[in-house]
Amino acid sequence: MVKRYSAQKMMIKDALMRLNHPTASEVYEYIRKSYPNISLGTVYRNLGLMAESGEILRISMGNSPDRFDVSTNDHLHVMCRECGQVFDADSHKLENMLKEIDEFLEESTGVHIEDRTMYFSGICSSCREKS
Amino acid sequence: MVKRYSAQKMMIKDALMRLNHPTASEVYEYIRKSYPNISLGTVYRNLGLMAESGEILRISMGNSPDRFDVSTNDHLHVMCRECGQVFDADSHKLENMLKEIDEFLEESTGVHIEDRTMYFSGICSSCREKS
DNA sequence: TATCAATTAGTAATAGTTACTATTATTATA
DNA sequence: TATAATAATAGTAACTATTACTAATTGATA
Repeated sequence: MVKRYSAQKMMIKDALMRLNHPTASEVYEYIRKSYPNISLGTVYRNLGLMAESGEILRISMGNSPDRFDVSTNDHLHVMCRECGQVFDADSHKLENMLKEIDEFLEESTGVHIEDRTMYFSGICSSCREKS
Repeated sequence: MVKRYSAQKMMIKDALMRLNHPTASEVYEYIRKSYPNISLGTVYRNLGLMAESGEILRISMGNSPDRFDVSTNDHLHVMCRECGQVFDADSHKLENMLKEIDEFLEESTGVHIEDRTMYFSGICSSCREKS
């Protein structure tokens, strides 16, 4: 199964870079403007493959649709519950704290932590100003 | 809208206490054994209402179905990715750390944090022993 | 007891996502 | 360059978790 870099795959990558943490269907709608034949299945499949290979990041928040992120370096996601916008926060400074949490959990549950998922929500500054 | 404590509601509460972090359909299947006419919609509705009133806790993890927890005190959830079991960890000792994270995020994103969702996954000790 | 509203069972509808299949590229090679 | 092998696609169907809807039922209350 040799990777073939199809035009669709490149369009998806391009959309990811232009859009801010888009969902699969946002990517789909974006590409459809210039290439109406793109298939939603193709978008899902490629996003899934890229996420699995570590090329991009999948952000799963509660029951809302998954979002995808081109930058894979360590950062946390904060979502505004008013406008839905997603903000990044560099988690480098929190690294030690996060490790401590992992250790605490391993000790109290016996589970060897391999993955942590954390996201935050609240009201962003511009939404606060509006009200 | 006066709360009526229907038999169904009590069965759901009972199931929650007997099962360990069950999903809505696990609750449904459990009740169905003794009361086959229970409706899945009723289970969902009551779980939703109880979660909203703070009587129980809703645990949303990634794309897997929501789970529910009778104990509403501050704790974190750790899921074994091998057997799916969910473990609780008292997060009281982490409170200061979590507050620090909130403050850091507010500063760097401008979002006033109102809710944090975090869960962890790894391999539990009994699954580690098996391999 | 009659009335009125909360709750239910059962079903339909929805959203997000994955699976399937026949067709269309793309690469390797004879 | 023509051909064979196969990765990837478009389009559609299917699936899962969940919510919405509606008519019937239940239970409290005047």
